[in-house]
Amino acid sequence: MDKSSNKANSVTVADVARKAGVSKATAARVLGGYGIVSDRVREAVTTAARLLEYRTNELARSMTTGRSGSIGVVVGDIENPFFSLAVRGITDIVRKAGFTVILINSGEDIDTERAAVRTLLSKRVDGLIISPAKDNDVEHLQEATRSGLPLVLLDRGSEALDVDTVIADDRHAAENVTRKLIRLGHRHIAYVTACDTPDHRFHTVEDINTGSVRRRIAGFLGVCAEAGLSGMERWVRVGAVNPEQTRRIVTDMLQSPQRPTAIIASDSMIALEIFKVHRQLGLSIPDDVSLVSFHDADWTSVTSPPITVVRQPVYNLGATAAKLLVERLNDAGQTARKVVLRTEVVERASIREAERP
Amino acid sequence: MDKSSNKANSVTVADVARKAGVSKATAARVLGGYGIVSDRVREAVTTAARLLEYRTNELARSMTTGRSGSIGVVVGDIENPFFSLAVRGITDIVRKAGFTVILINSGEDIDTERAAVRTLLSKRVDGLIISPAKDNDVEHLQEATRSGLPLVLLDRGSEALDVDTVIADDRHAAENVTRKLIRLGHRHIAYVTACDTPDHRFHTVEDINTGSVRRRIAGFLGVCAEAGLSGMERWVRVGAVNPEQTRRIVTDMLQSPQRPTAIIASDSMIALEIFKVHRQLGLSIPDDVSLVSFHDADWTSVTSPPITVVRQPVYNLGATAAKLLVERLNDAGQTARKVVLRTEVVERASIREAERP
DNA sequence: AATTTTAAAGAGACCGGTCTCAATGTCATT
DNA sequence: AATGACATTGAGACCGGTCTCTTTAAAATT
Repeated sequence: MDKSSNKANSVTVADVARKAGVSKATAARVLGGYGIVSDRVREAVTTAARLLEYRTNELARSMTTGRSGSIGVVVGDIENPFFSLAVRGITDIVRKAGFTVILINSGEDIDTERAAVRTLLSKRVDGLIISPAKDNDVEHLQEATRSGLPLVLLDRGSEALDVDTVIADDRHAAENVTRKLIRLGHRHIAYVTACDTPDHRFHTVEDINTGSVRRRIAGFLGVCAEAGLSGMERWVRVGAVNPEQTRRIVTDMLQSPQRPTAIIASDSMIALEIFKVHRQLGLSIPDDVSLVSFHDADWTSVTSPPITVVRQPVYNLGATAAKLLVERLNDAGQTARKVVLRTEVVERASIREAERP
Repeated sequence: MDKSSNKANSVTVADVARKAGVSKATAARVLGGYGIVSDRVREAVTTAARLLEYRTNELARSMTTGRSGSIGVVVGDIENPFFSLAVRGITDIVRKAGFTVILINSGEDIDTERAAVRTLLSKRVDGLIISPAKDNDVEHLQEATRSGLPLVLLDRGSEALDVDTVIADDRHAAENVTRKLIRLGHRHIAYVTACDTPDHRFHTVEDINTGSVRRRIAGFLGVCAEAGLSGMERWVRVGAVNPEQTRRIVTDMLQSPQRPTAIIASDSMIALEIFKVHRQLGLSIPDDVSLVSFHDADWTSVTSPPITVVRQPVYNLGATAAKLLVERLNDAGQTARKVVLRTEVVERASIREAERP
């Protein structure tokens, strides 16, 4: 009886076949929905299956067909509204196509990510959607594609990897935002990101190995240089990996003698902490410091002031990635496609002219 | 060559065995980590496996062992920060125990939920964590447990189902909050929830078949009755299933002659829309209307005014559910446990005394 | 040296589906 | 009536692991 609970009351095609008085092969044809069967037999098998409460063992089916019917999704952190929305996009599309999603959080840790891919490969997922933690460390992803597994990169690309990719036009967005701030007279503009470097300091763009963020910082620094602002690298702050770190970094920055007059937050969770720190320090947004954030999180419009943000098509990012994957699953022979989705700056009230000292 | 891409370069134990010059059974012992093997042979098999880039086919393994190593999670909507945080709790715990998560969104739709459970059953998940859309419609869940599948209910219980359950003390929280509002002089208190009824109107608590919400409304109405307020049923608004509906419902309510002086929002997404509608209508929180929300979403502390909320241990809700499941997976013989986690009211500034007319 | 014990390795069935190929039956064609 | 075409059904191999049972070899015992 212990065994019965373990293996469930597992009814197999053979059981159904026996009850219906046909061969296993025939029952399988009905149950599996393939091959040709007479109506009379189909009827018999169907009722037998119903009576026995037969339920296909997808594992067994996958074994022979070689398709597991599930796709692996690896994201940094499902708790981050950016990812949860993207995952929603993925699941919606993928489910319509008859697939199921195995979700793994990498915590933006490369080792965890590697383990995740390994696990997913072992589970024989039919495809992979992943938001790689580091785009210069993609050996595990190459290994996956090499073994013929369709792979789609989400939000972060990698030049080293010639696979389907869906990203936002981060560079363009960053340029836009930076230009806007400079036009308002800002010269001390900080960029705060969760990405980290070995020494927790920023030196050059190459230090950043998260594609989306690298593109943004490149855009930021590019426009600054264009405008004649040099050495803006010192305003880039890395390592805002969690609320505590973010608070520490932002507090330090705002209390230092050289305080920025504007801050660009790389995601909504960072923007939130920046907001909190300002309140705590008694600083006003936008009077003392202007704030722009990536990701139009739903709440950014209800703060006082509401926050100017870069609206990314997050749901669509996920949905598009899923579409590319499903297409490739149906037709493996295509060349890699790189999709860039447009962003949009939503002007609200968290930025204003810099005070002329 | 088409086939090679489909089935990957699938290296099997037999291949490894051949290369290592041992029998399939022996190679399997090494690769599977069971049985007894000599060091010399283990060495040989291991290197052969490495050379061939052997990767266990978990599907095949699951077939014989009967354990798939994955658990199914069905939530209303991963986009909802409540669920994404709970799912984070689940995945963290479950991964540590060596399981992987198959995530499905039900969209709070009972048919989708049924289909989800069916799918997961077919995939032979080892266990199920589910936040049932309707706790009076659990035939599919009973079916699952009947077939011996461990099941844990998350955030919503069902008397009809004697299984492990993790919920928050919603009733108590609602009573607390309601009492507080009444003490402040409020007599017109609205409760807005996403739960819906067939005619989109609220009549009695029995209309609500989402456990957590029913308990809250019961608490709300109970305290009202205690305080001598009768007919408060008319202040319960159902059907705030998405931002649009929420806006419609709240706008109607605030523009009606009998306007509430306080509103309890059943989740943070509803609270957000309420906030927006107020701004749009030029109403002040808390001067015109007091607002309390369930779920201490991270942004609720930065609005103006910051919102008084019921803090639920959301991450823990998920983590505890996962723990219960893992425990049961290791030892099936226990009786069903019902865990109730404590909530806490976080007083901020969105409520104040009702004006005495 | 003969016998018993034990460790290690091999053979092959099995899990529950799918799928190929052969066998049977039916009906139209000549 | 004989032949061929086509529709159904059956038998059994196979997927890639696990697991039981046997066999073989080496070590221990008497």
